[in-house]
Amino acid sequence: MKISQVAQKYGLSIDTVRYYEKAGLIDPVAKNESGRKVYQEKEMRRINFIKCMRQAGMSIENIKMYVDLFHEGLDTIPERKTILENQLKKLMHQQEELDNQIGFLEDKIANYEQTLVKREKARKEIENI
Amino acid sequence: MKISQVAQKYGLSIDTVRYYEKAGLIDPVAKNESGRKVYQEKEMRRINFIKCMRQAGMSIENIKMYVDLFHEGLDTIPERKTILENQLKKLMHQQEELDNQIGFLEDKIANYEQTLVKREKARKEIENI
DNA sequence: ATTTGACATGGAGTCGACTCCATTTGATAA
DNA sequence: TTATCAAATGGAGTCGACTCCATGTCAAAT
Repeated sequence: MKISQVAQKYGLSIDTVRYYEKAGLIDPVAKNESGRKVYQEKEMRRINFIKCMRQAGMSIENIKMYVDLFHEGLDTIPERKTILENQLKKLMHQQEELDNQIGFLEDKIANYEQTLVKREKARKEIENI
Repeated sequence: MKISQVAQKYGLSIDTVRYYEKAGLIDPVAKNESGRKVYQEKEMRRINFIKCMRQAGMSIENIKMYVDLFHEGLDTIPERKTILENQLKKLMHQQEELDNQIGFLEDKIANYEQTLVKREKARKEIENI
């Protein structure tokens, strides 16, 4: 597959795909006779993984660490697991904060609701004079 | 109150407080004879509001819009409410995504767990030869 | 009298994750 | 054959929200 197709398939820009390679998240991609990169199954799976991790809020730096550990073989599984667990902790913390923030906004909106109702009532009373 | 105290009180840096004024989120703060800014009740409440909104993930730009509407008086209450409602929608969407991401990571971690258990079992079997 | 410290101001720098640009090259369509 | 395209590369630019820096001022401490 060529880069434009890969980008299309994973909903990334061509630049982003190249950027991931520059950043060392994807191993150097082999090229055909005319110098164009040809993405194989292996690269595709890697890109899919990166995409998932990015969606899970993991930084490029952390994905890089993870990928580097992956290269070192099976013995690094515990370390890789730790990276994932830390990310999970981060997300769960974010979830708590999000809940608070949602509560805060709901209150504030309810407050405005009240104010609007009161203003409307006041307006009607004036009309009734 | 002077700026250092305000920053302290709200857990912001002095630079951040100044930045909020530069950005128009706080009205120009009056100064004493020697040219130092003196923060009054009004500014404090505004800073507290900004802090809450930032925590609720609202952008500086949107807070600015909100503040500008506030200056225009009570008639803008519906518009202000809309801004809050949009922010709420955004947060609720983030919440959904976060839930998915957490599920994804949990699965991936469980997977590793499995792998580790299997490897351990295999190791023990070898020992038993 | 001078050093120290808090503050003011305008503008530059930072960070992460892209995104864009200029230039070059090879392949294909007209 | 020449124009058009897709792609490669290195490096610059972008964005938001700060954060830092140089310089200057004023007041209190030494």
